[in-house]
Amino acid sequence: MRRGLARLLPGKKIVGVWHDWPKSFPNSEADVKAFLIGAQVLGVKRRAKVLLIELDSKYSLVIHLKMTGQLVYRANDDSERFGAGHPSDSLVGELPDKSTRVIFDLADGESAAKGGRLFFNDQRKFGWVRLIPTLEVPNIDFFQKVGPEPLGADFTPKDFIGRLNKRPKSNIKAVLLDQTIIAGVGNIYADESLFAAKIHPLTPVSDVGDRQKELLFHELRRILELSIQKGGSSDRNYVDAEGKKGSYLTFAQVFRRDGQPCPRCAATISKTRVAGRGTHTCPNCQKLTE
DNA sequence: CACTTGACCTGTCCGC
DNA sequence: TGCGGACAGGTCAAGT
Repeated sequence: MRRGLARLLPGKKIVGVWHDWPKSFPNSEADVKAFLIGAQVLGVKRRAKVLLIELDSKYSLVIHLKMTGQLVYRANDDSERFGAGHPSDSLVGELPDKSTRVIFDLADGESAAKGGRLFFNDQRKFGWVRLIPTLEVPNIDFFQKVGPEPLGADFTPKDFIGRLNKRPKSNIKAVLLDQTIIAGVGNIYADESLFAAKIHPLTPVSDVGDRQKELLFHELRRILELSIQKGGSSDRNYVDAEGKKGSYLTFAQVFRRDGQPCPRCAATISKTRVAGRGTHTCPNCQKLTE
């Protein structure tokens, strides 16, 4: 998502905004007028699952898509539309639709006619867009507590093991999902990485050996890299900035494959509930008692 | 404290 | 076909 937006947005100027649901965009109209309208996009960053669109007004648009959020750009001139609208790779048709919560009107820095609109769609209304002074972004509660980036160049197996070990009695899946331990791992990548490392999701962290934790570190990073390469995981709602689905789930080994044979041993993949989340495992490859 | 559950929302699917 | 309930990629607050 960040990469797509980073190709489309820098240099564009925000000339208007529409929003209906207050929780989707809680800022006041005064802030919008002072720090959003007329501002130009400098760049698009990401930390954990949060997107940051940096503006030249010293403010940033801070965005969390949660479960069903989408951020889709549509150029006013159809020639800039990159194939959005193809039924095979697009989940979104005409916009706005009934899930649209916020619309940003954008003008191109060079020629105003070449602008477009950025749609924030969110069926379940859990996600949000907030306008925050760029210098204060690192101080918001979430960023104060969130753990390191699993793909960070300076993130080592030793760091990973040390952070997991802060919750020795919890089950390993709950700890992987805890954003204060490691940033950015959600339900899909937790299940996939535990399967790859042959660890049962209910295993207490203290019962997982260091060798297995190190294997989990490498498998998690491999899976995240693969998913980025495949454009992410479109289970139901996720699309990229051009409205296209990601294809990672066609490579997933266990997620949403309950009832199907395990690709490693052909045992039937099962689905249970761990840490309050649907959890997919191979009962043969992932044994609880080591 | 650490850990679990409920809440936030809408839409879809499944069983009766 | 209608209806109730469970469930869905995430995070917080409130409960135990």
